[in-house]
Amino acid sequence: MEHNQEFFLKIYNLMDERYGEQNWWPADTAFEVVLGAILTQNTNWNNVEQSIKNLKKEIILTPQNILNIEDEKLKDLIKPSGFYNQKAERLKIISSFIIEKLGCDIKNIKEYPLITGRRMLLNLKGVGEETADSILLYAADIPSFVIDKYTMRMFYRIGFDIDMKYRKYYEIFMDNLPHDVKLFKQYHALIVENSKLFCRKKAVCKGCPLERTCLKKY
DNA sequence: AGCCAGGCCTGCC
DNA sequence: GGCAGGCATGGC
Repeated sequence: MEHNQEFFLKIYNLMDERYGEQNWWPADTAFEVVLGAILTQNTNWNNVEQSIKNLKKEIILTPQNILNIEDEKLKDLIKPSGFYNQKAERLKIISSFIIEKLGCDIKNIKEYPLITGRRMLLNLKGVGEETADSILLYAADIPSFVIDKYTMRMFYRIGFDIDMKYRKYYEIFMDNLPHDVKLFKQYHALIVENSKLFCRKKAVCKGCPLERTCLKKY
């Protein structure tokens, strides 16, 4: 299907006017964004909040403090967000990465070109494309567009091919939008907001700002 | 009561 | 390189 910058900005404006400023990502620090990005993998944000609250009650959220927690203790604290065995390991892996390669601050990943920083994150066990892009965008303020299941479902309904994968979506969004951090943050947040209301699997699109084009089943 | 949630890894092919 | 199966809790 035909797509250009005007197309993507039009959809952005429709949602932006309807839903307003979303102020993503909800977190006090950049490192808290990193933790949330791991914890929210295939998990409701509500559960993540519970885990973060548990962690905050126990420690100040720094990479070193995460590393210092006993494994079993860490698993226990993040239990509400599920998959706690693998997520505990992933939190430790990315924490030591931040300490060893980034001088304890995820924002220092800015010193690398986007492609390089992105690859460094992707090389970590437990960090896939969406998690990497979420961290780059929302923790480090680097314009790397975040794709997720909602994005693909919504734009499939608008007319994109069913077999398009993350990488293809990523390329299209990166190629057809100005690389602006604020725009990228708000765009992804708006997609999630709209999808929660209108584009769940079995939902009908009536009332969706994209109603006229969003007619397909997923 | 099942389905879903802001995915990713492994082990096959 | 693509895909099924596993990972686990909590909300509706």
